[in-house]
Amino acid sequence: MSSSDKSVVSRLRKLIGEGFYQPGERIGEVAVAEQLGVSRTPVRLAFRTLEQEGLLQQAGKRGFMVREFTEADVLCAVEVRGVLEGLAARRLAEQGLSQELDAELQVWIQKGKELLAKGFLEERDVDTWSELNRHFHETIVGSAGSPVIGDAIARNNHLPFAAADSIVIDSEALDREYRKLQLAQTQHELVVQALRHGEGARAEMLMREHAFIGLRYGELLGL
Amino acid sequence: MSSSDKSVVSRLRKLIGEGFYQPGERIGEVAVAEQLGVSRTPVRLAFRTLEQEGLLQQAGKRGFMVREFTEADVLCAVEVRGVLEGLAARRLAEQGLSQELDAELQVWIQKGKELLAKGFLEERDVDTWSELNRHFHETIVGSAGSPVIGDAIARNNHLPFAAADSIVIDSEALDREYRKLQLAQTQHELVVQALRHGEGARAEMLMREHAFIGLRYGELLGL
DNA sequence: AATGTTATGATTGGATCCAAAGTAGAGCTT
DNA sequence: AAGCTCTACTTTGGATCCAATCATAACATT
Repeated sequence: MSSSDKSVVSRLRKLIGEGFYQPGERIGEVAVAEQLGVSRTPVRLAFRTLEQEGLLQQAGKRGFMVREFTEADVLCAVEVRGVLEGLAARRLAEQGLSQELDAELQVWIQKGKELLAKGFLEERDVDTWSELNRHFHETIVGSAGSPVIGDAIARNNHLPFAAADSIVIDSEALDREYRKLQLAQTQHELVVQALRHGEGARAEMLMREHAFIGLRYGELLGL
Repeated sequence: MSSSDKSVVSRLRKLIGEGFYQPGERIGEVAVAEQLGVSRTPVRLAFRTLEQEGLLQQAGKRGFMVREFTEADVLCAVEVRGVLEGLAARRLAEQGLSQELDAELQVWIQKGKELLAKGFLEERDVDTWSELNRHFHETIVGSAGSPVIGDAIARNNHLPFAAADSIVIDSEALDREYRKLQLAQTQHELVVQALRHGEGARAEMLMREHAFIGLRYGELLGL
């Protein structure tokens, strides 16, 4: 897999995400090849990858179409990530938190604390949070004893809106987002607490609930 | 994706599963193409699919290698299936079991009862069980309200030994397998009971535990 | 002798060509 | 006029060709 080849996959993923190709729309190899300025070969390879990722699905006997996602699908994808990250957290709690891991998690907790300490949110804080949030989640999932859980989550995250760092969107209402991140930070801290004490079931449930933060908490915190 | 093309993927998957290509071994396009009697093009496409499935992984900068799986990976894959099927069962319990679904599940329960009624196991019963077991699981997962969970399970099942129907192996010790299936049948019945009563948490936990049946129950039942 | 550099060989990625399968449209038959 | 069939065109799948990249080995230089 070359870099240019990867770029075809990600560029196509981006186009689909942006709605350039409408859900349900039949998508032809030649059209995409011309659009991206490459030959059919890398496009065909990319179609395979995107089919496995779930963004494309076979259209009848012939070719592919953009898969459409319902509200229920998005909710479900978030729940899937929740149970998988919950599984990772539980396993981690059961196997015991090592000194180094504890320290590493503490780093991201601390960064989160610092970010929120000033009492409000700036535009550029969003990226900072997204970064530390990603590290926090990756640290837990990557320490669960096998790459299998991480792989399953990675595949699930290919679905739009399923990834953990697709929380913050609304940079208009930064005060609302601030409260959301405050809650997320608390949840992170609780998870670490549970992990430290070997409380597997609690860690699992906290992590599950944490997955919903980008989904249902808007109404709750939105006054 | 043509039929011949699918066949390259599945034939290659079979060869890897059988150990024809050793884990960790570098796997070349030309070698596979000659082995299967096709050109490099379908092989390259198949490599993409198998990479996404997790059976192949990139070997350095160039080409692919057969991924190796540890004991921990197998255990983890089974747990992943457990939590995902558990999620499906819980959602199903929460949304309520429809009349038709109840009837359909009852069919597979009944077939299981009939299979085990005679008090022992024959060689050909293994396939029958495998079939009804697959239907039972697919019915639950397919009714969870979104194909997303099923997709995640399907991708996970590509890993060797993770699939639900890889329970029965030992056709030498059919008496031992009989008791295992008896337990599996009971678990199926308990799951349906929980689903009927809308007991989401119970259904989830039963389904989770059920995933382990091919893994840890051998020692328990093996005297 | 060891290390760095260059050259050659192996292997993958991209483009194009050809064949096969499918779809749509037009014309014919009933 | 409706339905069926045949044909032509579109699109995908497989094979092959060419270019680019990586690895290995040999040779030269310090």
